[in-house]
This record gives sequence, structure tokens and C-alpha cells, in this order.
Amino acid sequence: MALELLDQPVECCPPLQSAALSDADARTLARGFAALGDPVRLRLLSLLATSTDGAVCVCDLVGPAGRSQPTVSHHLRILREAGLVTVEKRGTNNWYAAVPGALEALRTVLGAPAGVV
Amino acid sequence: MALELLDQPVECCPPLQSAALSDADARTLARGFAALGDPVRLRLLSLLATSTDGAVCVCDLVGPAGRSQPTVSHHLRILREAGLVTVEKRGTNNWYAAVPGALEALRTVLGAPAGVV
DNA sequence: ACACTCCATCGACGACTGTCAATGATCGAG
DNA sequence: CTCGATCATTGACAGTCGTCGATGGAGTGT
Repeated sequence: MALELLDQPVECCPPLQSAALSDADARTLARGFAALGDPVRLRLLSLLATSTDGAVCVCDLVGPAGRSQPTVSHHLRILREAGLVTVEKRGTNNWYAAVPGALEALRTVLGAPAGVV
Repeated sequence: MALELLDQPVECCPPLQSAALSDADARTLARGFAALGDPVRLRLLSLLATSTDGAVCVCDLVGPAGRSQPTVSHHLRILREAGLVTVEKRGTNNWYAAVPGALEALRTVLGAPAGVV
């Protein structure tokens, strides 16, 4: 496993158009984008982001994801390690929620927020 | 190879928070984000986006990328097939340029552009 | 015609990824 | 305490990815 369990959310780096990326920044950002580079994980993140109360338990994700429970758990782990989601234990269930700041950070890297040169 | 050479840029899909992703949308978006999920490709894209005249020839990318010429060519191909960059032949050289619209499309998926509900 | 530069493709190899069945750990209910 | 439910972890396997050396094709200059 190449993952060293860094829980820092992706909120490190300058926008892509402003300057050449450092090696460290490129690696951190790549991990974030790689976490989005799978259809199942995008679906999971979409389910979390669109949930009314902001959090969904795993048992309600397995069905829509169309994958086995261990596979869903695996994808959630990757999203968690990329800082894109958080987990909270409530009794027997684990409730996952999207981290808005992390998505916004990645969005910032992809371009200027508005009319910046 | 799982790539079927679709040259359509990534400009297909609704923002992540607005609705659950369809399977097709998730696959297309995942390909776009996966193209960003590698440090070398992020670096290449950064070099293209920060170039003054908007385009860079491959010979000027190999050095900063820190990889062999075939490897750089391979990564540029992936970026091209994801619709994130374009290539133009000028004499012996191939000049690559970032596609601003593609980056903006992915940025839109990551969140509402402004004051959208 | 010839040599040289630039770049894409091929072939190969190790490493990583996505997937599932099986197992283990934790918690609530009875 | 025991049973059942929820979820993470393990082990295994096929497939994909990142990388490089070698090769090939196209264009330029002499």
C-alpha cells in the first residue's frame, strides 16, 4: 500500500494557471483528483453531496453504488484518505459526509474563481 | 487499452451537488479526473497553462517533467484523449496547449460557480 | 539523397487498482 | 451474555497504469 494515511484535506496548492507546480503539491493534488477518477467514487460523492441531511450511512450507499459492501468500504476509505469525506460513528452505523472545503480547494486549482487574468 | 479515443471534451455533466450522477456521466467525468490524477500530468498541464504564448512543444516539456520522452508522450496522449489539451504540428515540432473550457467544465462539476442553490 | 531532429508507437516489466468472498471487530437488542 | 446487524479488514486475482529502451515515421537542412 502506498497510502500513508495523511488526513490533511486537499487545500494546499495554487491554481494551475498561476505557476508551475512543485513536486509535493503535484503529488498531493494528484491524490485528490485520483480519488475522483473512479465512477463509483464519483457516484458515492454525489450521493453524499445531494443528501438532504448531509450525511448517509454505508448501508444506504451499497445499493445505489451497485458494488459489494467491502468494495464500497474500500472506495469510502480512499475518499476519506484524500480528505474529501468524513465519517462519524452513530451507534452501529457509520455516517459519511462530503467535505465542501476539499471540493472547493480542488475547484480552485482548476481555474480562477472569476475574472482573474 | 480501454480508451476508445473519444475526443469530446469533458463538458457533459451536472454539478456534483445538484443530482445523483448517471452511470454514463460518472464514467465520462471519472476519465477526466483520472487524467488529472497523476503528478506528472498535473505538472505538464501546469506548464501548458502558465506558458506565455499558450503552447509548448514537447521538447520543452521533457526536461521539466523529469521523465523520458516516451513517458511524456504517453501522458500527453492521455491528456489529449481526455480533451484537456490540444496538439498542433508546426514543422517538426508538436505544440501542446491546454483547453480552458475542459478545465472549467470539470471545475463546474466540483461545485456551484457562484450563488447557485 | 543523406543525415539529423522531433515525436509517437511498440514491447516489456513491476507496481498499483478494483473487485469479491471470507473473516473480524464493534455495537445494540433481547 | 448471546445473537444479529453494521461495517472494516484481509487475501486473492485479473486488469490497468507508469515507466523505460528500442524502433519507426515524418519533417528539416545540407
